[in-house]
Amino acid sequence: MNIQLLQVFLTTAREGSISKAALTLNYAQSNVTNKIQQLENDLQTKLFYRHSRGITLTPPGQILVSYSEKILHTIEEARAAMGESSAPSGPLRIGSMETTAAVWLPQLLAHYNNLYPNVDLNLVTGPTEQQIQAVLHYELNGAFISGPIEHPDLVQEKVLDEEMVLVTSASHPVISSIQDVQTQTMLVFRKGCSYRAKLNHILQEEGLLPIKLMEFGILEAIIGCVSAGLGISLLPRSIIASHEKEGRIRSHTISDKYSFVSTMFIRRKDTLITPALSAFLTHMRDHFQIKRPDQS
DNA sequence: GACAGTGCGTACACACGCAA
DNA sequence: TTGCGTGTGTACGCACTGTC
Repeated sequence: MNIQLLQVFLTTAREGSISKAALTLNYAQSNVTNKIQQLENDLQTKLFYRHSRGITLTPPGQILVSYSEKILHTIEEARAAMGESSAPSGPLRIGSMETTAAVWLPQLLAHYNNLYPNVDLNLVTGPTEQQIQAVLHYELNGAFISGPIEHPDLVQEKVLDEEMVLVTSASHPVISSIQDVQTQTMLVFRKGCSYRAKLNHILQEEGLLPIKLMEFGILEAIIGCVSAGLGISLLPRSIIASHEKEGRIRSHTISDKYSFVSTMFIRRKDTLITPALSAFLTHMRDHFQIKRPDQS
């Protein structure tokens, strides 16, 4: 077994096809077949089920994917650690919920980018569950999510608390309790969004029947449709404040026991703190005025 | 320097199964 | 039935390394 075999194996597993892996790797397809077979012979086990429409990972193959990711990531880290100077540079991939990215991050990222122009900073937005999986699979250096969460492989820092409010069209009458919204259509982000999970939690706690849901991919679409009276939504007050000022929508305070969610920054416990990530963490803590985890 | 062995990669032919 | 997409097997060339 060697690094190249693991790279070929991992690419094939991710593509779900030897042909696609060969294209991705710029190898001949039969060469990929040979390398997979070498690995299978070496490990004395089948890594893929072969069938006419492609290949599927076997249980041992699934286990090897996990190890391959760790091994290749560690090698990448070692290369980065050997090659990097103390000045922050190189790639830095940060994930974020769309709401956080829209309100809290622009200033932070712009300032960081000005300070460290040699860092290749990438922001990836998506729901909380997607961000967690991306961090766990080493696709992101860290991510802003709604939490707190518990996972043995992750460390987290609280960044800020957000007040959640119900949002309706500007002409909507005052909502005095969560029961008032039971018959309305709720506009939510796609599955995996923590605000959607929060709404489900509230409904369960209140013993209410599931509300009719309408899924959206972007924040602006939700706000636009709420404004038009299509339905209502549950969003952080910080997100909708400017829209409410413009008179497009109206916010309604909900019970204290439901109204706050924490935004956390997560990263893998075993991830290498590169100069770029270290600078980002310092910058983020300054920006949100939070203490380091090791400070009391 | 010449030769043999080895590893890596490509080209090609082939078999198989699915969908039109 | 045919075309297409898939994986497999084999022959071959090239580069590198070790031995004489």
